[in-house]
Amino acid sequence: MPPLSPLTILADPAGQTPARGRGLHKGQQTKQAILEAALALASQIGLEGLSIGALADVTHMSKSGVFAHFGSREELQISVIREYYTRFADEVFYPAMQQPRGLPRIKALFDNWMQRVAVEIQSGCIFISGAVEFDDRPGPVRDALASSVQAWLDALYRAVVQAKQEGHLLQSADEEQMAFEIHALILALHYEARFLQKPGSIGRAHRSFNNMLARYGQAVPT
Amino acid sequence: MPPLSPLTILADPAGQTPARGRGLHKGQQTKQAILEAALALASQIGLEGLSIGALADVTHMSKSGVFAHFGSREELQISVIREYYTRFADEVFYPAMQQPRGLPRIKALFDNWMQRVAVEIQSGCIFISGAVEFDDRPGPVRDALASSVQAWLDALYRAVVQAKQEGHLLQSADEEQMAFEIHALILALHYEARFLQKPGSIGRAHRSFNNMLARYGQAVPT
DNA sequence: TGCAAAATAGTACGGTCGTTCTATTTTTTA
DNA sequence: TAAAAAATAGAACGACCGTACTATTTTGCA
Repeated sequence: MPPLSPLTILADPAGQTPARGRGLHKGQQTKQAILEAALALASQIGLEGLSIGALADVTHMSKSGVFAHFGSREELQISVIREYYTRFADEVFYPAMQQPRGLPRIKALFDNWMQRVAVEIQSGCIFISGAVEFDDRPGPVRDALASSVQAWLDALYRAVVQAKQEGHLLQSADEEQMAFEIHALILALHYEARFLQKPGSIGRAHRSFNNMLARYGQAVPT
Repeated sequence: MPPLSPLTILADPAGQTPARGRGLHKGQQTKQAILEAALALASQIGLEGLSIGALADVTHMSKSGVFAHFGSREELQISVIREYYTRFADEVFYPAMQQPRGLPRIKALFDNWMQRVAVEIQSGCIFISGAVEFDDRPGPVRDALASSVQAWLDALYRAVVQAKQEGHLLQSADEEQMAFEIHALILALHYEARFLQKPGSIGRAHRSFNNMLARYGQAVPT
């Protein structure tokens, strides 16, 4: 499934042994449906706000019925993170890998990211809300969250490094700095648009990004 | 108390009538002590995580004793926001107002802000965690939070506008853009340092800011 | 110093939470 | 189609939550 480059950090233990190798049980379907609902719920009210009772209501199941699929709330939260991560990679990362190395790929990464964030202004972003919720709460949930985000930021950083190698960036360009600033733009966009509901935020973020390319980039602005 | 420029948006209704004009009752003292503990607690676990029971434990009081001072959890949360806002203004905004208009004041605002964030990498920031918690939860708490943040961002924006008026910035400099990018740096610093625990984040943010000044600023970089 | 008022404690209620245990239903397989 | 296994439901638990109500203690003023 992953066409290029490894963005697969998180293993899905359940996926390895699909019901002892026989056919895929009916339970796997409902588990996926629950996960879908959980993802939507967690995006809105956060991973901490995600409750099994609310999830049971939405999916028209009993609390214990939902619970049985995960064994614990923590495992549910981790499953949600995995699901979010997968979709994020499929939507933002892998499509951009189709673009040639260098500036085109960076642009694609940012554009895809922006497109997703534009939606998340309404729905919410688990990588951002989760970061705040698990700031200082060590444990497997925080680990899953942090390693997911880090894997994505590493991929972004690699793209910047490659762009410099391709000669698309100035010799003086600092790759870490540039990756940091791209991340910063996304965070500020999310904050100002979703929380402060400030209009024009998307355009502002795009403008900053273009200015940044002009600043870091070699003459040819494609 | 506020020496310069109005950053006072939030009124403190209790402060207006200090116990019907007579002396200040003993209860006001303990209320302030509770607020202090609440501020520390909310910074760490968030405004939503702030519980009256936990607060009672910390302050060695009964739940009802704590409760009586605020009348509701919501009012407690709003009081915490007011307290945080006041301290933020006293620590970041007002000292910077001592600097002359233009670049020096912008630098002071950013430096003070950075200094505070450097501490908040450990303790947490209510303006950031609260934004995530009250994203899509309308009500008085969200309003208090949003107006506080907006008042501060407006002050930052005014400083940028003044800097351009003073001729410290390029004619082509976009004030909104610059303010947006400053905010972005702070958010990214908080995210990468507090959640991802990435070393060197403070230096990275400072470097980005200096680059930004060189980009927007008129020749003389002071 | 005594009395009213303010401050604090104690208790209880209804609600939600995650989780456990047991029953029942549905699905899969032999 | 019958037996085995998996999936789901139901009820109950202990814990914590915010809040209301009622004592009790402490404070401040005449």
